[in-house]
Amino acid sequence: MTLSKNTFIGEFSYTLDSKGRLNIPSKFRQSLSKDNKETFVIARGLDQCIWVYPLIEWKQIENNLRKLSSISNTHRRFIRNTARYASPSTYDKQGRIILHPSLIKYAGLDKEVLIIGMINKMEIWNPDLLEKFENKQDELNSEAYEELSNKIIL
Amino acid sequence: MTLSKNTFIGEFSYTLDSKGRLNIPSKFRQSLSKDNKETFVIARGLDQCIWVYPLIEWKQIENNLRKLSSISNTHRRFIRNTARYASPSTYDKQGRIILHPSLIKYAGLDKEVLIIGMINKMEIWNPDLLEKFENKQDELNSEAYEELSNKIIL
DNA sequence: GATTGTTACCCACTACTACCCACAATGTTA
DNA sequence: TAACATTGTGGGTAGTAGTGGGTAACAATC
Repeated sequence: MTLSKNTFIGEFSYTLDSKGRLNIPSKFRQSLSKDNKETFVIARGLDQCIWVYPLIEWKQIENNLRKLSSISNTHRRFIRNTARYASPSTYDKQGRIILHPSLIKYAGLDKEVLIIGMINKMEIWNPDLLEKFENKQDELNSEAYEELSNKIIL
Repeated sequence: MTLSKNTFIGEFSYTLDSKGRLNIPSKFRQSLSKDNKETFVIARGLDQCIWVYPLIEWKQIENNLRKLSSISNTHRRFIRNTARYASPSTYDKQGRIILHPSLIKYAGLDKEVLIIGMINKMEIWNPDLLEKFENKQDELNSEAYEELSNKIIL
């Protein structure tokens, strides 16, 4: 059963094999529109995780980055850190992508891996690190979180 | 006799079978508009229950989530916590949906299950837990309840 | 040009899920 | 009251999804 095109929700656990291959949930593959079918951009996430965008979503980010002026110190750094660690990728016939060792190291990935749908992208996590991260966040800024949940009706 | 389209009211009790399958009340199935006939999004509720949205309702949530920027720490967490535990689903020829083991665990579901109409979605409860929850709530915040009466006329 | 290493493709096995059918219980109509 | 339709529940099975390993094709290095 597929959802809207290019929209990712849900959580899936997979194993990262010795070749650095990682399965993409078949539900996510199905929700990719034809043009995207085989192309992703894999990037470093802002938390200790990996972000995987379908090509269409990434192109929007690129457009937004183009609008930032390199005169601003902040903008410059933002562009650099976003573009630097991103790279295009495809999946193989079995639906797996290959993760670069540097990204595996950044996300602290082991054999067991969690893939989370984030609407416009997927996140790849070490499940233990995610749990620690979420617990830590709960203690912090819960007011901002509360405020946000008043705006969005579930 | 059906009510407005995509509106759920009433309470029904069913049994969850060994395969995690749960019947959807036929009244609810009837009240689904054609486009939604076979698609739901099942998500973790804010109380210890499961939320089931018809697709149209969920798409509104999705649209709101799409407006949030992943640069904000708070927004990121909100998207993650909302999208993570949600998954699209259809019902089978007998009108049942399948509940994922992690959600069954979260809601503390046993064989006996209560489905409650919540206007824009349905809630799935362990009847014992709901009763306990409601009793506990009665003692607390009756002020908040009072305040609400200024907004809604019954 | 030979050697090494990496990448991508192919095949095979396992386990699960989604579909199918069957039947009981209840409600409805003639 | 009998016949039928609808609703709720249970279990078997074929097809698909996830995983691992082998090998050919290609690039890089000497």
